[in-house]
Amino acid sequence: MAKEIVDDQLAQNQLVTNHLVENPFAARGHDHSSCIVSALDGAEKRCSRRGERLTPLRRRVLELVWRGHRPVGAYDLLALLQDERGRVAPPTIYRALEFLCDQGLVHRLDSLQAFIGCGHPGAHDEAHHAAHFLICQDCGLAVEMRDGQLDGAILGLAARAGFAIADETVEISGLCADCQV
Amino acid sequence: MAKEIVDDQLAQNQLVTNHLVENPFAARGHDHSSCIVSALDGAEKRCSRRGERLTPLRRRVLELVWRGHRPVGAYDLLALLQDERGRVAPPTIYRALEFLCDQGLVHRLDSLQAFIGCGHPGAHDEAHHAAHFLICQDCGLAVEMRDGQLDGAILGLAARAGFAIADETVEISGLCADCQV
DNA sequence: TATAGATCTGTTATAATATAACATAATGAA
DNA sequence: TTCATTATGTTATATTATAACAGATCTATA
Ligand SMILES: [Zn+2]
Ligand SMILES: [Zn+2]
Ligand SMILES: [Zn+2]
Ligand SMILES: [Zn+2]
Repeated sequence: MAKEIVDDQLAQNQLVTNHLVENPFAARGHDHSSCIVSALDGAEKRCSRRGERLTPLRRRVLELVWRGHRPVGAYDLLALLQDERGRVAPPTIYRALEFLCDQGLVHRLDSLQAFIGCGHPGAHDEAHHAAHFLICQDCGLAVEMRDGQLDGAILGLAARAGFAIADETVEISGLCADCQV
Repeated sequence: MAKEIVDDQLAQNQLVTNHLVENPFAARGHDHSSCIVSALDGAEKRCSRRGERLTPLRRRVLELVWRGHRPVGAYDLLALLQDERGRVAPPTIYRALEFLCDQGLVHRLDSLQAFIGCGHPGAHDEAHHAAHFLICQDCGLAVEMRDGQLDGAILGLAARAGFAIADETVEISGLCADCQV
């Protein structure tokens, strides 16, 4: 990836889904700027409530992550940041991403080695709502799911194995409804 | 990682679990050599049935992957192969791993960027049994689960979203029963 | 407000994982 | 055997991520 994907991200904002909707694949053409605003707004509140500092750099990286509902690579973000600030080194972006992930504002998609804004921070604070994704291999959209049956199945099998869950990576890739022949 | 983990792998074979057992975390102290034998044996059969060539290199890489029930990094495998063959370059190991993954004999754990032998090749040929793992962050054992409820939950949520599944990454990390205080 | 400790950011270098591209060798079918 | 295909060797490089340390900024409290 690199420049093409960055450019692609530029174009996606208005064709994309709303994170407030249960199935974003079904909600194209939404006003994505409201997604960004509410994500940044929520992030401010969440950080201040937790006594953490959403510095201008971190805020800007979060904003860049939220340019669309597609996962973004760390080096794509780096390129975007370099466009506005000149030389920026990898640790700058990785530290910001680490902070944002720690705060539950961003998730890393291990299957793509890429990052995406959390569709519902705060939900992860509750009993057991880990981040579970559907990822379209054609249009690239990634949707964070909340599914009680899935949560229950995972809790159940862990319980039967006596296993204490710390982290969950659940990433289902395939074709979204719109991208199937 | 690197040398330490390679050495660690050397020691693990006799403390490890049997992939024929439903919950391998509960079956330590098994005779791991039988795991290796049956994995290689099954691989030969599977490849010949599919008209694929399990060459000496591929077979040896599979054997190295099966040294234990812990995920192994590509560069750890490379080091092991170099010990026996002198200079070996990364593409050698990556090509063998790609073949083994394509044949369903090995899985890549995205959350660890590491590889592990498939506990039940053939099961993935059936209707819908993707590879789902429990991974202990303390002892490092990774266990491939088969859970109908989990399969069902994933199929159900995909169906409701009209999503056509191509790949599943399901890796649950935490502490196995033996490693909890 | 001054100052010290803590946290954040900048900077350089490098580690760890993975692939592209092309040359040579082994295999298998005709 | 001969040719086409597949597998392996080899060199170089891409991609993702972190270590280590210096300098700047913020915060608390004297
Ligand atoms: Zn989330
Ligand atoms: Zn799609
Ligand atoms: Zn498997
Ligand atoms: Zn354990």
